[in-house]
Amino acid sequence: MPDVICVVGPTATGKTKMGTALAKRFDGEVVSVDSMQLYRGMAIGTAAPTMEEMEGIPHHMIAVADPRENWSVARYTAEADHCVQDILRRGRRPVLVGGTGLYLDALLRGTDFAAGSSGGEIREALYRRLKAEGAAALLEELRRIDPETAARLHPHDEKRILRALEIWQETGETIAAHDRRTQTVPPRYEAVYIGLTFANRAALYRRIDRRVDEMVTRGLLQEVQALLRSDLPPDATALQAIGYKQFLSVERGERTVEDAVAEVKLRSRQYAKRQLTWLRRNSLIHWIEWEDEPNFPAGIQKATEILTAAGIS
RNA sequence: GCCUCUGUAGCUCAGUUGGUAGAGCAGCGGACUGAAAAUCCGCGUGUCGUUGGUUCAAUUCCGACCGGAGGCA
Repeated sequence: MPDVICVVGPTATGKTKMGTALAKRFDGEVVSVDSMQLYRGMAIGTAAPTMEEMEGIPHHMIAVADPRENWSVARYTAEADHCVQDILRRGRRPVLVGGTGLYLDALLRGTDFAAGSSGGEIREALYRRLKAEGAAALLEELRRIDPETAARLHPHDEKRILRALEIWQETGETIAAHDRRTQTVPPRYEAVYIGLTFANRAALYRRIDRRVDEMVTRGLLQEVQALLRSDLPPDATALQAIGYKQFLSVERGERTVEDAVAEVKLRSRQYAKRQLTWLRRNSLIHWIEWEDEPNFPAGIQKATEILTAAGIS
């Protein structure tokens, strides 16, 4: 018997609407699985559901973090798991809705992130060494302690080389050993996946472009300005979100709105493509394909049939 | 109307002292275990504007024509 419903898919495919509809139908509550909707004050640019869109269904893990804080998969899964457990305890159905593939997988699998911390002095020191000595030197060091991971990582993949060394220094366990250990842990939740996508890539891209225009109309620039007033450090994770970094330079007078809008559209399309790459390898997903536009009545009907057949009621 | 420059991959452009061409970006595919809306990797055939000519051979040289930019009138 499955525990949770998951609604996945690239950006702008209608996950929000599908999620609330299914929560309504199956006595559920929505848990957002999105690395950026997490932060407060970013509703427009992250296309977080509005009060109206929530239709009275409780939504969790949206606007729960201060944008000055830098969250991580570990922090997210810890908090989100509380929500899921609480929903189950109350006899309702968790509906996990979102586009951050890593977060969803980690939450469902129950990946153990307990060992060590992250982003502290050890990372700072490693980062300084990276700049001073270069990635090749760090990779060579990694090769001595964890040849398996060193062989797997591309020499240019600085972020992962750094993290592999960080784990080792924090915990005394190699990342290879850590991964192997967590993979033997049985998944925490059994999920039924509904995947939303478009039959044609061009239709998806048109929809993304249109939605970016709507964000601008709804006040993306003002949202970015308000965010900046809260003293965000320039390297804040929240500012890595597509839309925000581009409009930041508009605010600074470094580029025109038109130019920023064009780039936001471009980055969003590329992001959607990466999301598809992530999702494609998950053979458990039941895909619903839109033609030119989403057909929600038909889609919700189909999703309901899939979920019922999977034993969810 | 005349003169000069220009026309090469979806876009911006490089190049071939004549032997059919290559970068960046876009696009497509892939990876991903504490930054993930992040980060990293792989993939380059296109009537070299059209049409004549010279040549064993023209995208490259010459002519005409058709686009585009600038200048002179």
